[in-house]
Amino acid sequence: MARPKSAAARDKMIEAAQEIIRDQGVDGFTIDEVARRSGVARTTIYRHFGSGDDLLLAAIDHIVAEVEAPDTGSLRGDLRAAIGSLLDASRTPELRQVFVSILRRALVDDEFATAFRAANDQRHVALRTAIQRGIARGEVAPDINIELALQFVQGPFLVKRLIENDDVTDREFEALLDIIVRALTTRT
Amino acid sequence: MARPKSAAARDKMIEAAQEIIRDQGVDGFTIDEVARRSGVARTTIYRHFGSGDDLLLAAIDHIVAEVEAPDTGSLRGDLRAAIGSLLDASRTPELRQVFVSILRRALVDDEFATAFRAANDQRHVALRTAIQRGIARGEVAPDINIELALQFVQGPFLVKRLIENDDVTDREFEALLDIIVRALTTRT
Amino acid sequence: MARPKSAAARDKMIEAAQEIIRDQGVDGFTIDEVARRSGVARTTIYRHFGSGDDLLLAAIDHIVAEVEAPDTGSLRGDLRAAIGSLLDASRTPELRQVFVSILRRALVDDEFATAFRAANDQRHVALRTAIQRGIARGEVAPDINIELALQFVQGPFLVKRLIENDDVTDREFEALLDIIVRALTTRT
Amino acid sequence: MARPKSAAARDKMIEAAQEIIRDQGVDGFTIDEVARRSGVARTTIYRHFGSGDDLLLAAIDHIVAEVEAPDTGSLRGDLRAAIGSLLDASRTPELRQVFVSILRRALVDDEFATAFRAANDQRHVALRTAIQRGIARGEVAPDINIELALQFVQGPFLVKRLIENDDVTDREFEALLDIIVRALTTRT
DNA sequence: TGTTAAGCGAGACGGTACGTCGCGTCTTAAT
DNA sequence: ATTAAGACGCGACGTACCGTCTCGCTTAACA
Repeated sequence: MARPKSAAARDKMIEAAQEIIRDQGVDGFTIDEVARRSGVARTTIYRHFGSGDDLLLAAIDHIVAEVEAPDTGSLRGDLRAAIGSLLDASRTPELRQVFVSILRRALVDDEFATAFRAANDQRHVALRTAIQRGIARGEVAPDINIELALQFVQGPFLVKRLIENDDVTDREFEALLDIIVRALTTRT
Repeated sequence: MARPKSAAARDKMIEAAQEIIRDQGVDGFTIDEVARRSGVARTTIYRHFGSGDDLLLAAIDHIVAEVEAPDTGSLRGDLRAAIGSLLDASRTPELRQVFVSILRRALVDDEFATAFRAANDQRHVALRTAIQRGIARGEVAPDINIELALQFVQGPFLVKRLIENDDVTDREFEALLDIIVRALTTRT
Repeated sequence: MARPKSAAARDKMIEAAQEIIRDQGVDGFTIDEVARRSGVARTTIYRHFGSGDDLLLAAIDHIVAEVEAPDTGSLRGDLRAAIGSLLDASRTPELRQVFVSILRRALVDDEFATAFRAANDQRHVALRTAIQRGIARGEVAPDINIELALQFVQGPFLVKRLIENDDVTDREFEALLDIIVRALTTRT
Repeated sequence: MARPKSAAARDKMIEAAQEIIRDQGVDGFTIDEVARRSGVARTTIYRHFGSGDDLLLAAIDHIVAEVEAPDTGSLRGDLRAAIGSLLDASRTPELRQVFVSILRRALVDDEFATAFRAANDQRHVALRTAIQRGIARGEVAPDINIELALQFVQGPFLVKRLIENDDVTDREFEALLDIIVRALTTRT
């Protein structure tokens, strides 16, 4: 019996949010600034997103490129494609900042943690698929603990890229792939 | 020729800063709050530390936990000790928050980046030692890339503990150790 | 289209401002103090009045005392009434301070100058009337320069009261009236 | 048995004070600014002058030109010389500001009031002399109340110059002199 | 096809924190 | 003992955002 929330307004906010992050980094990301740039009223932002962080989360959900998961015929090829896609995304400094900002919030707020987890899971679908294909092909042992494997696969890149804030060169990429594939395919 | 900056004041500030971080997390860390708790005037804080960040850095420098590196006779044992020590520290929610907060700043601010890197290096001494002992014992190939190895060793725990914000159970710990040790000791 | 500025808040500010001036003089007048006493947020004060001075002006506008101008039948009687009324007002130390404070600002700030002039004009209406009645009665020459006359009438009291910060006794009052009336009524 | 206060330092302060008033007006006059410009330590300023206002007072005492009191042979001539000299001094906007600033302080602080009164008395010596010469010449009645006369003489100029912040033109000057001389020389 | 509840822009409001300036007091070392 | 230098506690300044609130105006869904 009433008026629904305007999708136009929502889009304008998200667009402005992305623009701000691109221009000024996460630190410049402010409810006031989003309102200013988007022309949307501050109240409306709060109506759509409970907090600035929620908007931030929504904004990057639209940014994060789809992670490709083509079937290359081998575990190594599939992992290279999936991880490479994630690495590409990680090369934008702003994205790294946003990722950590969200992470920070997720450590405090449970609801936020859930959303963050979901977003991550989505981003890791390709990795999961790669491992499952590996199992199907017989490259990987069928009794492998997939969660563990995922941690093992992502870990080194996370350390290099986020903690050390260093890019991963092609050589390093291949070297890491070597170790990962070997570890996943070695029978006990 | 003038009055020297009071070490007492400095100590009070840093103590208060650490107390705040412990109690309310890094988000509660505020020049005003430090002034309130320490009884030191806000202006004095600015006189000692040009900005709140500098004080934060100073406060954190004193927090860095010691990591033990006993020689247990085996690579696995040494890694278990070193990583276990890090995991223990990671169990305090405040510490996780501080870690991410600093990480966030490190992505933007060079000074923070340097401090963060230094703190991490210090925390990883035990890991380095464990791997080097492994090489000495002949468990690990002498031509191993230690930086790569470190990324592999830390990675999975970082993912579990920080990204997924899940504790690492003993079972998981041992399972991850399995994979890591196997990866480190497998000859090409 | 937006929420109107709260008249209640405005009133509370002005009331508090006047209270402060009364209690502590103009020197105690501070945005912070107004905020404290009125319970209105500091930011709101800035929203209503761009600066503390504007608030001060607004507060003072309401303070200006009424000056009586009864027709006593003679120039001397009229002047006695009008000046007496001003002298009465001048007996409050706070008012003297406010007067000088405003005067000080008026020398620097045009807005203050205008407000000060307006307040003075209003205060001098009774004097003007007295002189004009004198002209009508034939006591004062019709070609008199009223501005000059006003300066003569006010001057001595201003010197005594403000510069020398001495009260004007009844004897002195009458003596000065003697001189003034003589000066005004003497034909060339 | 100790070192006397350095007259050099005192001079530097006063010089700096005058410079500041000239450059930035009384509002820019600050202990810190005087210290900065003069190179004198803040502490030293407080040792020489209890407060900034005291320094201000000292500074203008050096600025105010000597008021000339030549014997022109007539009351009118003497008054013209004495008042003209004061009017000349009053033409510097900064001096008017300083005068009012000091006046403001004198309304609050008794010690200050005394100093202010003394400074004024000194400035009015020429006026007193003029009137006394008038008495000696027989132009003015010998039983005149000199204090009252002084108030009467100064008053109009004070109103015009300070309150109305208007210059006194030569025409007005002469017109005012007319009235004053007439009033002083008229026998009851 | 009105009615009407919700959405919306605008911006006021009470807050908290910021970083800066000036104050008056103090503590040094140097003269 | 005086000085230059500057630390110290303090209080005020004006600004930026925050999250909540009050306004009128607009608009879509229901009666």
